[in-house]
Amino acid sequence: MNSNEIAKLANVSRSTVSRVVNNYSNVPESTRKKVQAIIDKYGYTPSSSARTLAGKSNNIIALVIADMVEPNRKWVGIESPYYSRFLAKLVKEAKKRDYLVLVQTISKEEECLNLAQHFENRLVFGGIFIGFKANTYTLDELAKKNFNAVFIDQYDVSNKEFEHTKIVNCNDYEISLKLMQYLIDNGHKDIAFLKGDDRMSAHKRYAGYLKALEINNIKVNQNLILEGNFRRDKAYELIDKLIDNENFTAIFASNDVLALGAFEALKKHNLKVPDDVSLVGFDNIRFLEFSDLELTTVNVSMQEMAKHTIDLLFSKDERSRMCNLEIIKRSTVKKLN
Amino acid sequence: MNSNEIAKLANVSRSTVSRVVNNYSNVPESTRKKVQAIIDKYGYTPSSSARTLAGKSNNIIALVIADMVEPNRKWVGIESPYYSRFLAKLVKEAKKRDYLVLVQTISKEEECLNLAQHFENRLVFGGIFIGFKANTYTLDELAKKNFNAVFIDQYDVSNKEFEHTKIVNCNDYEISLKLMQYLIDNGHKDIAFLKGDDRMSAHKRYAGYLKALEINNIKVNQNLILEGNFRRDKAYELIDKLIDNENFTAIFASNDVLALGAFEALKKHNLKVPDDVSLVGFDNIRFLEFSDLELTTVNVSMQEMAKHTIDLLFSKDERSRMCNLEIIKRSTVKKLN
DNA sequence: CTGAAAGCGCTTACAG
DNA sequence: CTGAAAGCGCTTACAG
Repeated sequence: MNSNEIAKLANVSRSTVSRVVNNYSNVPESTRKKVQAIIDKYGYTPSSSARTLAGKSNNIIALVIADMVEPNRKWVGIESPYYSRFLAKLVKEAKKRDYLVLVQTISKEEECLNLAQHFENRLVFGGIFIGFKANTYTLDELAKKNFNAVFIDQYDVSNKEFEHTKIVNCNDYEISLKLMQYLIDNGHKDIAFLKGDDRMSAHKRYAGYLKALEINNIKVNQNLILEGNFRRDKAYELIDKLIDNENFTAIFASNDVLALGAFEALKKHNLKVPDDVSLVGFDNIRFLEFSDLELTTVNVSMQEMAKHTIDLLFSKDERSRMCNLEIIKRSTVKKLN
Repeated sequence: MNSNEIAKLANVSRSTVSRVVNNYSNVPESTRKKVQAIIDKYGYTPSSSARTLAGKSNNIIALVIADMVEPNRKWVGIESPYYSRFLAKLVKEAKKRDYLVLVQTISKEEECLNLAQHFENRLVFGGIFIGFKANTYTLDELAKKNFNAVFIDQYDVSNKEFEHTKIVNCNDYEISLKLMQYLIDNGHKDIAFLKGDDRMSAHKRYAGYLKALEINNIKVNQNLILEGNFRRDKAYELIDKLIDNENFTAIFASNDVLALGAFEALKKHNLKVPDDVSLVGFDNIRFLEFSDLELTTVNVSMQEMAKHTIDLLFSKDERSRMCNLEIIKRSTVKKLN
């Protein structure tokens, strides 16, 4: 069943069928109804390749996830509980608009270059980029090309170089500051920090940590700042060592996976959370429920993030959205006297 | 850059360009080289919508995941650690063949019907279906239509009704039998069974349980057979009750999430695994590493499953593939004297 | 081995 | 408000 057949059955031209399908305004209600009835009756859906060829886009959105090979780094790419949850919500939001979601992973920087053709050919209506490190050259090149694309946690809104790209960010800096203040208000001063990697949100979390110390006149102890790199085994190892060499009453982990690694190390030394050491994380990953840890952490609503992303992708004039993070207080922070 | 421009630059017709792009045999090496050089130089990629309209398919594969709303059932659809891992491997395998993967979730049975258009319009080259319950009517209808589709854990190869559909299954029955035999060989007789839901693999796991009892002349105790429905909270509740009412030395959980729920219930009653109760699961989900449980379970290689699936999708004559499951012995089974 | 031409199923100025 | 016609960029019988 194609537009020609529908046209004949409805006694109109293909042009009119097209106008009805595309909801153009210049077709009278009576005609619209007549044509729509036939369309519904025969279950006609226009061929997307024909539409695409004739100037529209496929009803497809691409989600592009960084999946660089990193030695010993697990929980990366689609398998990361973080991105798979985002994908799930994205598919739901896209469905509401009758769009499909295509998933692509990028394991080498050069692969970003192949993506351009899909925009140029209008295979996809738009793209969403997530998980890339700061200053990924090929991605930056793509971002400058002005395709319809949303970049998550990648560029600062104030960055002039990318002022035409669409941006979704979270208030990582502010919430990190707030979480630190919460620890400090509970009497903690010697707070170890497990750093993330070279992603914008990780940098912002670290900046929040430093700022909080500054505001509260706490001297930075470089020995308490650890390069966890979002790796659980690394966090385990670093905290294991730290216990022998430094005094600290709390650990601020840049994400929950790090927090879980730290927790293991504390366990090994028979240190209780929060009785001996307080612990906070970031992300509120869902499988915290499988661990023994009632972790105080920061929640990102993936639902909200997905909605912002899709809204932005379909918007003509909006340029950026901000997701609100939220501290989830559970039971891993102890008040010191 | 389109085929016309390439044709002019290479001094051939568009037909020839097309033949080169599609690797047709009837073009002499010299011509091929000349044309390919121009293609490479200008970075030409044919428009997929044009190709599709002219009779080919888009280089897109759809992964269709059941995501039915089930009260209190978490870890479902894309968010399930099982499916997201499969998706990750699938994307990798598809990439090797220069195909893209589209993800769609089905939350109502009727939605299956909308899928047909994407096959008919050749928006997708093929589809992969996973996670559906047995006897999903709309899915069965789709399966009978002979689109290029692979069904995972959905139809029995011997089922005449679906003899033209492509099928990927696992040897759940055999491995369940083997896992039971392992428990029995370790002296266990009173083995509680946490059932899954109405999916084929769940049925096969249960059948293996029953068969093992029969072979070993162990009388079935209906009180030990529990409707866990793949839900962690349910498993917790059922085992919690069972402890008060029945004697058992081992629990066979139809999947790891159930096993984790059972583990919680045992903990509550101060029962140690495996000292007091042995426990086995199924799936080898990756976040077992975040729990305290060194669970003996069954591993499905998602890599292998993805490879079988893609191979089958591209095959003209093969009809089915079988994935080999493997028991991972860790430390949750105790030998009884 | 190769090109001219028809056709895939839409959309969209254009003319009325 | 509506239709005839051109055009999107390919593929593929067909003819040579």
